[in-house]
Amino acid sequence: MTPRAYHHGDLPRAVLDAAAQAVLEVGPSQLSLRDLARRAGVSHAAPAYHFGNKAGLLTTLAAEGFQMLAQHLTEVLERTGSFLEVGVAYVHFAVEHRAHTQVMFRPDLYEASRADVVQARAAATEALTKGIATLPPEVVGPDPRIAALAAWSLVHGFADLWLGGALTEAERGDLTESAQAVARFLFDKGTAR
Amino acid sequence: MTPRAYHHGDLPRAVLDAAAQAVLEVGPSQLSLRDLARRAGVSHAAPAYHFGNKAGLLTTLAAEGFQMLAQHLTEVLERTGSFLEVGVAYVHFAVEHRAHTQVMFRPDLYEASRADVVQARAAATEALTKGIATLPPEVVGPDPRIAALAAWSLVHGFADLWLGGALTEAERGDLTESAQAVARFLFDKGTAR
DNA sequence: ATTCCATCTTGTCATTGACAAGAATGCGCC
DNA sequence: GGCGCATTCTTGTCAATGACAAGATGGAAT
Repeated sequence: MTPRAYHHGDLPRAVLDAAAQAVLEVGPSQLSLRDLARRAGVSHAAPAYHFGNKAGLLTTLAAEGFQMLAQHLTEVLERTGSFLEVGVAYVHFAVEHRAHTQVMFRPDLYEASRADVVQARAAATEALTKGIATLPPEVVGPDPRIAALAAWSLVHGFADLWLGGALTEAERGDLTESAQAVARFLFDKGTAR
Repeated sequence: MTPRAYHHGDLPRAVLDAAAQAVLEVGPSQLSLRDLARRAGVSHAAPAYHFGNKAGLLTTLAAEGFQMLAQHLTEVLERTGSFLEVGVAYVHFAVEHRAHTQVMFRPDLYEASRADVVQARAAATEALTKGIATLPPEVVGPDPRIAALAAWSLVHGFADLWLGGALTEAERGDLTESAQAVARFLFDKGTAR
């Protein structure tokens, strides 16, 4: 029985998981590499070996988050064909993967220009933008880029307000219900509300 | 000439200003009390005397930000009477007071439940909500709270994406132009675009 | 079995946040 | 004018942290 066995099965994975958990508990700003090492049962310098430094670890976490988001959005779009559902899925993702999301959109915490993040973020953007094409022209308007930007802003803003605690309890209400209502507000122009 | 004179004219103010500047330079996560002390030309422990600790300082900065935001939105609404203008003003505020905004919506950095923050945030929310009443009923829909939430989500999301660097250069375009176009997307239902 | 290398440990240093204790300042007060 | 005295700031210190250097370990290839 080795309390600190060499060659941990998959230490990078364990550290990332510990990081996500720690973000939930103490927030991304209070994250400590040494605490993650303790959580994973390794020595204090082990995490840095795999990720270089703290920013490197969070960069990997952010890239992972954007990849998961892209996959999630793509899956929902293909399954439902509804862009409204994609918007709701964005919000759901943010709430369900709160730790990842909180890191993803705080680029001062990590190296936002690292190749894997840039690529993963582009994939997520593309998934969101692709959905715009499925909307009727009268909703999209003359410039699809504006529609995409508006859609992204709406769902992202909603998710951020929800996560960030800027909303009071009265303003929050039920998550899915509010998210759908807000999304409808943007995309159900001309239909009865 | 006293390089470190006692009774600095207004050290809390100087530290807050230094903090805003430092946030711009290194981001809110890299903020250091000792660095602020150096910027203000005082000893390393002086800032903590006025704000208790790091979180206390950022709490004050956030409260200040919400107060300024509330005042700004109120002024624009009273001057223009246009809720669309209020939305654009929200975005402009976020860009112009980037440092404050970056702290305001990262509640894990400060004590979000402190009385002054809660009050100032409520004032900003109220200013935003008040504007909803100026909109025609067919735009607001049956539930004004949803309209307010949607409006807030849109402008906040747009500002956050803009500040957070999640947008590529191609997606950004001109700030005011994009902000107006996006805001119109939400509030100019039925009108020609 | 020997070599080799990725993985992890141990040791160390500068920096930081927090706190305690002390010093300087200016104000009220006589 | 001088004396308390609370406020403001300084100095000193400690534990925790991130980063880095150097060494130990153990599996894999040969």
